[in-house]
Amino acid sequence: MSRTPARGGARGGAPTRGRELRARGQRTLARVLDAGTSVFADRGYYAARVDDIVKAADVSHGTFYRYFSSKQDLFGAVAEGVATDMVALARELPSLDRDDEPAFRAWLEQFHRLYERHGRFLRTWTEAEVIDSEIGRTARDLVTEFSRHLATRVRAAAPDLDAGAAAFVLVSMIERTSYYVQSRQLRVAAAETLDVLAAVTRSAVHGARRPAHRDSAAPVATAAAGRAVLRS
Amino acid sequence: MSRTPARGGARGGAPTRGRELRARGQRTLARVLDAGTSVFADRGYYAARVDDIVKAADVSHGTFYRYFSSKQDLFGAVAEGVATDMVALARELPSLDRDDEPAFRAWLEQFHRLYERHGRFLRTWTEAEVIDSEIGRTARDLVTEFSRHLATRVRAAAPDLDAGAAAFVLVSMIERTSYYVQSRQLRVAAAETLDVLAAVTRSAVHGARRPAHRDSAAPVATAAAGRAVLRS
Amino acid sequence: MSRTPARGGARGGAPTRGRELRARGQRTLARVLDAGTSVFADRGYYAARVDDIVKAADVSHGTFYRYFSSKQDLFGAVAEGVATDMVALARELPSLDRDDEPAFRAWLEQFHRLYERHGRFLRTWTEAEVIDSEIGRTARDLVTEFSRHLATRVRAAAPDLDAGAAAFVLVSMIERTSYYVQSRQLRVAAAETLDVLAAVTRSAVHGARRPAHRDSAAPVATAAAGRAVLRS
Amino acid sequence: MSRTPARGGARGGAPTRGRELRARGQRTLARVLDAGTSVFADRGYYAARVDDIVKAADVSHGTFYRYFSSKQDLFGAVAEGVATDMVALARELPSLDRDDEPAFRAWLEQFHRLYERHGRFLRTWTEAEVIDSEIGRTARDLVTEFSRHLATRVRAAAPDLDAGAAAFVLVSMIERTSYYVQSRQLRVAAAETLDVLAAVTRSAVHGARRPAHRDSAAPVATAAAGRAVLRS
DNA sequence: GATGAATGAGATTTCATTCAT
DNA sequence: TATGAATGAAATCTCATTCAT
Repeated sequence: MSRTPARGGARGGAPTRGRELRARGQRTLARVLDAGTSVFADRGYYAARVDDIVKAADVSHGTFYRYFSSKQDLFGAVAEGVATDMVALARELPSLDRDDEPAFRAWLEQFHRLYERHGRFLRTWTEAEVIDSEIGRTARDLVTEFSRHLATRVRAAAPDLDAGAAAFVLVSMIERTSYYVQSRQLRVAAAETLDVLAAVTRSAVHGARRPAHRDSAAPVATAAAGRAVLRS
Repeated sequence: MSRTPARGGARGGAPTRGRELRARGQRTLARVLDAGTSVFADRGYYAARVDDIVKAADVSHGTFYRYFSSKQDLFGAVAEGVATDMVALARELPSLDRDDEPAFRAWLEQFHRLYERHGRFLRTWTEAEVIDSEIGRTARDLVTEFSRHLATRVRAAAPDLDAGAAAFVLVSMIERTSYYVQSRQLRVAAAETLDVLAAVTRSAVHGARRPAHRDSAAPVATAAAGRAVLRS
Repeated sequence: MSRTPARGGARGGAPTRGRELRARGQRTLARVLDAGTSVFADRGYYAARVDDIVKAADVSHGTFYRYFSSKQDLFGAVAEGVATDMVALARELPSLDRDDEPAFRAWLEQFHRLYERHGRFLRTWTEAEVIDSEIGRTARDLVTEFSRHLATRVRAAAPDLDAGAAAFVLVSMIERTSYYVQSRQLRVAAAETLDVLAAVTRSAVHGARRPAHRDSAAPVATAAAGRAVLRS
Repeated sequence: MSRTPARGGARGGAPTRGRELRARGQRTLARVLDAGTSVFADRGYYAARVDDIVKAADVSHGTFYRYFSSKQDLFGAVAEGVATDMVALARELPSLDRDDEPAFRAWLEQFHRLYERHGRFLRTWTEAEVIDSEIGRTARDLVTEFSRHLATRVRAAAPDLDAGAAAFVLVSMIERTSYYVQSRQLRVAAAETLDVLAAVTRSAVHGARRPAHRDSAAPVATAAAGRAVLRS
C-alpha cells in the first residue's frame, strides 16, 4: 500500500473527510495510519487498544479522533488501503499460456511479497466482519476479484475447463499458502513454495502437458520436467 | 467432538476437574459447550459475550463459572473438541494411488461435511491466538498434522516429489476452498468444487504421468478425462 | 411521585425491563432512582455525573448500567415518575364555582407541595429536551394537560370566556409562581402567595365579586364587562 | 442588546479587555457574539459546542479565545446583553391606572416581541446557574427587577393591595405565558393571549370594573371585596 | 447445583482549551 | 489578527468475573 499522505486524496476518517490538510496534518495522519496498520496486524481488531495506537503514533487521544471518527473507522481506512494494493496486483495477473510461465512465476513472487507486508493485517479482517458488514464485503470482494481475473486467464488458456471453479480453487491455494508461509507455519523456503504453486497451477490448467505433434517418447521427458519443480 | 465430562483440558484450573458430574451436571455442561460453540462461531472470540453464551445455554452466570474457569477456558474446550474431530479425519486420509481416487474423493466429501460443522468456529481461531499462544499452537498443529498425513500419501504415490511442500500447498487449497464454500463466498455447487479439488490434487501428484506400457493415443484420452471434471 | 419499588411495575431502565426483580434488586433500583432524582435536581442533566449518582446511591458503575441503559434513560425514568404525579394532581382539580373556592385553595396548596418536591427536577427538564425530543414532549404535554383540565373547569364556571386562553394563562401563573417560590427567588411567605393566586384566579373567572345582598342589576353588567375582554 | 466593543463584563480575564479593537476586530467580535447567541439558544449551554459556535461565526478556535476567555465568558456576555434589554423594558413599564390601559397593553406587546428574540436564550439561563452563581443571580435579579417595577405601579394604582406579592404573581404569569407562546406550546394567537394577560392583570388590580356612571357606593364595596383577598 | 445481583478495572470517546505558525 | 493542529483530563459505558443466597 502506498502510505504516502496523499494516498487516497482526502482519505482518512470521517472527521477529516472533505477538509484540506496542511503539511503537518498530513504527516500526523500518516503516522496514525501506520500505527494502526501495525497494531492491528499485531493484535487483531479487538485486542488492539486505541491507547496502543496513539502511543505507537506518538499522538494524543484527541488527535486520533481528529482524524478518525472511531477505531472502526481507522480499521476501515487501513483495510481500504490494503484492498487497493491487492486489487492492483490482481489486475496485473499475466496470461497462463505456457510461454508466459516465467511471468506467472514472477507474479506469484509479487503476490508473496505483498503478503509479507499485508498478511498479518489480512488475518484480522475476519474479526472486523462481525461489526461492520461493509468491511466484510470488501474482504469477500477481494477474493472474488482475484478469482475473476484468474478465471479470465484460465478461460483463455484452457477453454474447456470450468474456469470459475478452477480459478476459485487456485486462488484459495495461492492465498492460503502465502498466509501460512507468512505466519511461519511453514518451514519450507518461500522460493520452493512458489515453484510448487506454479507447478500445480500449470498442471491444473494444462493437464498432461504434451505437445500434440510430439512422438510418444517425449511425454516421459515432459513429465520429468514437470515433476522437476516439485522435487525437493 | 468428544464432549467428555472430565474435559478439563490443559487450561487453568477448570472448575469441574476432579469432580464427578451427575446426570444433571452433564446435561448442563453439554448445554454450555453447545452454546459456546455456536456463539463463538457466530461472533468470534472477542465479540462473543459471556452473557450471550449463558443466555443461549439458558443458565446463569454463576453456573457458567462452575463449569469453566473463564471465557477463554470454554473456548479452549470447544477448540479441543474441534481439533479432535479434525485430527481424526486427518488420520483417515486414504492413499493417493490412482486406483484409490474414489476413496480420496469420498474423503474430500467428509472433509467438506466436517467443515460445514466447524468452519465458522475455525474462523475464530486466529483471534484467540493473541491471548493464548497455546490455542494458537493447536490451530497451527492442525495444519501441520494434515500436511504430515498428506505428505506420507504423496511420498507413497509419487516418490520423486517434494512431498512436504506439495502436501502443504494442497492442504492449503483444500482447507481454504472449503472455508470459502462454507462462508458462502463461492456460489459454485459443493459437488463440483470437490471434483475440481480432486482433479487438481491428482494432476499435481501424478502430473502427465503415463504408464510406460500405454500406447501414445492414451495420453490424450487421459488428459481429456483429467480435464473433464473441470468442465462447466 | 410514589417511589416504591413497584412504581411502574416493571419500569426502570431498558436493561431491567421485562425482567423480574427480586427484593434486593428492587431496593437497589429504588436507590438509584432516588439518587438520580436528587442529583439531577441539584446539578441539572448535563452537569450531573453518573459518578455522582452512583456515589449517592452507593452502588458501582456496573450496577447503574444494569438498571438503566444510560444516564438519559435514568433521566427519562425519573421524568416519567414526576409526570405521573403531576398528571394525577391535574386530574383532581376541583370546580371553580364560587362555592368551591376553599377546595380550589386546598388544591393550590397541594400543587405547591408537589412543586416543593419536584420543582428542582422540573427545572432541569428543558436541558434534556435538547437530546431527547420525547422527553421534551412529555414536558410540554404536562402543561397542556393542566391547561386542558383547567379549561374544563373555566368553561363550566364561566361559559362565555375563552376558556382555552384563560386556562393557559392561569396555569402559567400558578406554575411559575410555585417555581419561583420553590427556588427561593421570592421571599414572600408561601401562604400569602397562594391567597393571591386564588384571588387572581377568582377575579379572572368571576370578575367582581358582589355580596349576595346587592341588587341584581349591577352584578350582571359588571360580570359581563369583566368577561368581555376574555372572550375569544 | 448592547454589543459594546469593550464588553469585558465581570467574568475572568476577558482577552479583549483593555484592548482597542479596530474595525475588523469589531466585526469578528460581533460575529462570535451573534453565533453564540443563536447556538446557545438552540442547544442550551452544555450542549452548545465551542466548535458549533466557531463554525457558525466562521472563525477559528484560536480566534474565539482571542475574544472570550472561555465558553462561559461568552455566555456571560450574551446574557449581559439580554439582561440589559430586559431591564430597559422593565423601566418603561407604564402606570396601571385605568386610563393607561392601552399603554399597558402596548407594553405587553413589546414584552412579547422581546421574548420572541430572547426567549430561547432565556430558557438556557437556568443551566448555566449551576456553574456560575453570578449568572444565576443575574437571572434572578431580572425577575426581581420586573417585580419591583410592577409593584411600584400596583402600589400607585391600588394602594391597599399587597403590591409585592401581586406584582410577583403577575410577572410570573406574563413571563411564562410569553415563554410558552414563544416555544410553540400554545397554539392560541399571540394577540388574544395579550388581551387575556391585560384583562387578568386589570381585574387583579382593579377588581370589578364598573362603568363610571354608576353610583359611588357599590364600587368601593366591590373593590374592597375584590382586594380583600390580595391584602397582606 | 444453581441463581441473579454486584463489582470495578479498563475501554472508547468527547471537547474546552492551548500551541505553533 | 488569525489559523488549524494538538492536547489530555474527564466522561460514559462495557463486561468478565465474583459474591451472597
